[in-house]
Amino acid sequence: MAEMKYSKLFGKTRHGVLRSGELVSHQLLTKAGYIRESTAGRYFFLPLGWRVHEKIKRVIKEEMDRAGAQEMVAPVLHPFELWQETNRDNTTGFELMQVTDRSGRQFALGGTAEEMFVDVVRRFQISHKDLPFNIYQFSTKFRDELRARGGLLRVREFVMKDAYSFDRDEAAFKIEYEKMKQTYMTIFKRLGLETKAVEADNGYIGGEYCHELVVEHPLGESHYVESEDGAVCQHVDVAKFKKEAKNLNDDLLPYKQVEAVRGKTMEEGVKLHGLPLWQQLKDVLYKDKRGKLFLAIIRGDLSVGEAKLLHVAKADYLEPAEDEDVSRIGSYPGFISPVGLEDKVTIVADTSLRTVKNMYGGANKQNLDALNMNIDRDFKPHFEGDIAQASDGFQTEDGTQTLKVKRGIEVGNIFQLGYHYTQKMKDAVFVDKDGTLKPYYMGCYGIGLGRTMATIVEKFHDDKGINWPTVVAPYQAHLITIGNNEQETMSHSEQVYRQLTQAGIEVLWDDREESPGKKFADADWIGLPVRLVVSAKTLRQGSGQAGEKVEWKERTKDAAEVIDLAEVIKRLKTI
RNA sequence: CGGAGUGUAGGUCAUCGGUAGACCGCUCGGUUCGGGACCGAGAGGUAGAGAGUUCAAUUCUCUCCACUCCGACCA
Repeated sequence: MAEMKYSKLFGKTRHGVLRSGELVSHQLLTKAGYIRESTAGRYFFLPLGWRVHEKIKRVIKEEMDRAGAQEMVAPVLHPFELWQETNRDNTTGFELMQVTDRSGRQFALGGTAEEMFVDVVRRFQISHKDLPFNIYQFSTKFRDELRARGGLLRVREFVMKDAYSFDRDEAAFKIEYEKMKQTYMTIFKRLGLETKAVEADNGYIGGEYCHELVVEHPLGESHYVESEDGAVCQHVDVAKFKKEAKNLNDDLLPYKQVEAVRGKTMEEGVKLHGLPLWQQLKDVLYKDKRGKLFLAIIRGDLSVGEAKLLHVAKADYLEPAEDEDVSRIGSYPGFISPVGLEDKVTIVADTSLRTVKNMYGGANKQNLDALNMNIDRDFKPHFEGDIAQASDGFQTEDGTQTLKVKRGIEVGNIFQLGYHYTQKMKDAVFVDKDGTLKPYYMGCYGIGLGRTMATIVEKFHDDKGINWPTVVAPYQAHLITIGNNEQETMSHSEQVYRQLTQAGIEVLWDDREESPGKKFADADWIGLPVRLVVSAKTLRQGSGQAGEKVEWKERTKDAAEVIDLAEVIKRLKTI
């Protein structure tokens, strides 16, 4: 239905104060009658909110279809065996929500649907001639988030558009991946959002690389670094940077131990020895689910990035160890050293240890430090790689630019999956030209609709309320009648309303008997692109013919003008 | 899951060992009508649930539940 009387609309604006500390988008969407919270992280989308949601959906669908993808839908309850098949039934950090039916059959409430889409594909006989294809759905996803927050930004239940591509090989996939990246950029651009493709970590989804589509925002949860020219744009989890050589021209000095009465912090070490922070050896102890210990060692002025550490240590879960664990390996908190611990822990060294000589730090005993520690000579790591976290002001790998840390909201994500799923799941194969069976090379692509909606509000609002971009506005025009007590203005409004409707314009008519001030305030909150007013004033400006003159005001502008209804319709048809 | 906190009317909050109030909102009547109008009348609460202490519990204690914030975690 393209038109609506505000008096009949379910979900009115809510006046009064809301709990403080909420995000602007959450406040405005709640106050203006778009959403209502059910339980933590689960929301009702009210009629107004659902219209916006559906409009976002339409844009996504148009662009996905244009890119050759095909919409379908999979069951929400996923047979649990599928998740066991890919070993994701007990992946750490991703608690699956489960349900059991009367006969005891177990299902997972899907938080993502790679297995389901592979499963449907393998039910068909597919040849290389059928490839490539990309199938997608809009469906409710369940995430057992430890903590929902930020209104619609991080929820436990939400509609996601998830797409899955099936290709013959990596080369073919890369074309699809690039096409999806462009499609996503286009989708968000149409929605009014400027996005950046940020290289990120695949996490439990698997695969080797992925990009987050991020909208820069000071409260976003994605932290990424960007170079001045924008050529480098990486999530801090994976961001690479230059580790400049420090004192590589120094001679190797003999290892020795000295008494060191100090506290446990790095700063106290610097003070005691009078040596630079970067020459200090930083040791961070981690443990996995089974209690196996990993010692991450890195140059003192850098910090360990846990996502990178997982990759280098080939672990799938690590958490900081406790002081008891430190004692267990015969060391002392604040005085850990890799020297002599090779047999007790898995040592993971950052490549930065190659940029410095004669390092100092603890010696595994309280108040005992070691001087002139050197990699290879004094300790040998089991793994060595880049485990350092990028930080503001660091240099790009080639040393030509400075990196800046930024925050953003991740509205979409595209993943290379490769053979990650098709090798684990049997029969996920097609018949190639030479008649042999080969696994699909996959990718997957997601967009959270509610989060996108909230992000749009974050970007498009002022102190008076929301200001929807035309494409997603629930209605195009907000018609206000001033003077409900007068027969003339009411009948005039009714006619304007009818004519707009007949012209196919989506119009919300505030026909209530409320004060003008309240109607204006509500209109600003709701945030439709154009506000139309019919009143005694506009009536007087016409020649007395009903439905002739209407006041026109755009939400983003201060000026209002009184124009012919025909002109109103003409303008609304072209915005 | 660790730390902190909150649960009283539809919303925001007050009160207090003797079973509850304000403001906003809502309903009705009247007056208003170009930036959240005014007057009058009215409806609305088993004080999150359970247990305990007490002559008496919304108030004190305990347990549970829900929610918020910080952390951890996380397309």
